Amino acid sequence: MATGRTHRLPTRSRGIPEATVARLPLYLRALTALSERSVPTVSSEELAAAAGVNSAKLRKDFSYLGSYGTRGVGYDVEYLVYQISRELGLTQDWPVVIVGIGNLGAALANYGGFASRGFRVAALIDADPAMAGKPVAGIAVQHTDELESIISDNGVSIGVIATPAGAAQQVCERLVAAGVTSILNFAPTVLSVPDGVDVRKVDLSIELQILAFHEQRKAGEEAAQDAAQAGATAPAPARPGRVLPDPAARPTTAGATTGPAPAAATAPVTSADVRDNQGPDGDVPAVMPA
Amino acid sequence: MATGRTHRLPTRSRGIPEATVARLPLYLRALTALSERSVPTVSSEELAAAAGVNSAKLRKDFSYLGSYGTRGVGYDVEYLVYQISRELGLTQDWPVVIVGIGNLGAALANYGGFASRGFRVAALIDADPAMAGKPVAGIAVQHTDELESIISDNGVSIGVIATPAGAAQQVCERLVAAGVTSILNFAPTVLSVPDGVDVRKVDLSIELQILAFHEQRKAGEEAAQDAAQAGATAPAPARPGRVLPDPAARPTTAGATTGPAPAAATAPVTSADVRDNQGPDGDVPAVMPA
DNA sequence: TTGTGTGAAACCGTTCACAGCA
DNA sequence: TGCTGTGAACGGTTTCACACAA
Repeated sequence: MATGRTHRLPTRSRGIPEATVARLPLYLRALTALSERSVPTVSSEELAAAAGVNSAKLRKDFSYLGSYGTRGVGYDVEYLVYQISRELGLTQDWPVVIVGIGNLGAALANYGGFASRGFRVAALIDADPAMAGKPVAGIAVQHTDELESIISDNGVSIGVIATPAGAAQQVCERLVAAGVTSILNFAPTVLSVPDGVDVRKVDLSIELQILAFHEQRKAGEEAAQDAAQAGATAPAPARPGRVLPDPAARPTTAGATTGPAPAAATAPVTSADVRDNQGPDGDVPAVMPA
Repeated sequence: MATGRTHRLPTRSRGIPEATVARLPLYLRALTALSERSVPTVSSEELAAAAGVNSAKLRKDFSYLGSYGTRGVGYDVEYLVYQISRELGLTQDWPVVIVGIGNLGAALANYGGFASRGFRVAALIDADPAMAGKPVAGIAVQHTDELESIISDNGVSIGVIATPAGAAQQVCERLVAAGVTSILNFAPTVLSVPDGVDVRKVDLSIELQILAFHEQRKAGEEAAQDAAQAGATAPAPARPGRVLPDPAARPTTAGATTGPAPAAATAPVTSADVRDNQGPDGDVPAVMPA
């Protein structure tokens, strides 16, 4: 199914490129810090440095919002904070629910960065009856049975899933059915959602794997290049080796049964007409110090 | 400073595009699931659906690794699992340290997805003396004083920072000085690191802000378009409004003091020659159910 | 003179469409 | 015939370089 082109999903929302939207929170954070120090204006160069991007990119990004700077001077900090906040929709209140109050859910509930950005934890939901009523971060945990009523009573449109992988899809469906249209998924699963629902995922194990890839490259290079400039790198200790148990030889072409269990010919591959809505420019991250 | 072009940083490591590297863990997860069900082969269409991407992209991605499929048939599951694992560097053991054992640090320490991918939590480190010796996820927390010796004794090259924002940069510098060359940063701060060190960031507050942006757009559209097709959307409850306290008028051009505190003219903007190493295609996610 | 704002170029990633192999 | 592998077209993002406003 779903062979033809699926949704349409414009990559630029309201004229602002996704890549730019993903960086606005970064600028906002840097600007907020400057604002707290009562710095009146910043140049694109300074702000870019504080946000970790280059100045050309920053100026291009701001140009999509309008001409908020002053040539020869820079940007007015307070004014920009307001403009970006408005653009991101942070001038209004966003009630969110967190489903799955385990270690991670509790960490998220305790995150202070919420309130300061217009996000309010409306409820904590868990499937464990023993958790019901227990206070976490000052909020009493509620049982999954009440999910639907919590969503509609509070007008929640953003949900955070911090459940085990197995429960994620079901929780997702209930959230969506109840009216949630934006989901932040921490479970290591590909969620299938209908058109019009945004899903962003945060998956630690994937982040580590990407780091491992680059780390491996460095190790290889290190051995290869030696005549290169003497980098002031700290002494890299020898890495304890370990090899995958089964090197798995190239599968024979002769239609023999390569798989362990020959039975179950066409196992039901989980179909998933998932909509990929994570913006380009991968970054985007986030979280809380305990 | 740093006006000219800085580092060089090739966007394609060893011929494999960053965007592809970021998706390999996704494929690996889907393949592992198939492997556990003893499914011998998959087509690009099936695997793509399970991983949440489209088949053309998947085939293109695999083509960078080599020709591991069989035309007219598909891909051998076990063989692909091995090839991708090797490419990602998961055939070796990666000891990691987690610094900052608060709510989040504990959640990370308890994450089961680590071991299965070749990552091993070598140590948990916290600055609070009261935490020292306490077991978290079966591992005794160690004091920050021992950071350097832990890194070098265990040959750690990957560090996870889960400290409050204020401590992150300092911890980062100590990790790097001790030999860590890859960092996963959960603190809401832009880390400044020397060339050759990779940093990936995970920031919940930013993810939520991006969702809020799209959510806001939906609300606006909803009001604008009405003659459109009748979407089978659930009844969207009215959103409680809230407006930013200070609308902040466009700053006057007349060089008056717009900022609250006229003093501190040129406050020291945090300089940061940060290297942006988050791969393109922003996705990349990851984490653990509690 | 300084630093924003922005066309134009370069680059990267995705999608298309189909040749070619099993 | 079926599905992989891939050149080519396309679209988005970043970088460059400079006109122009304060």
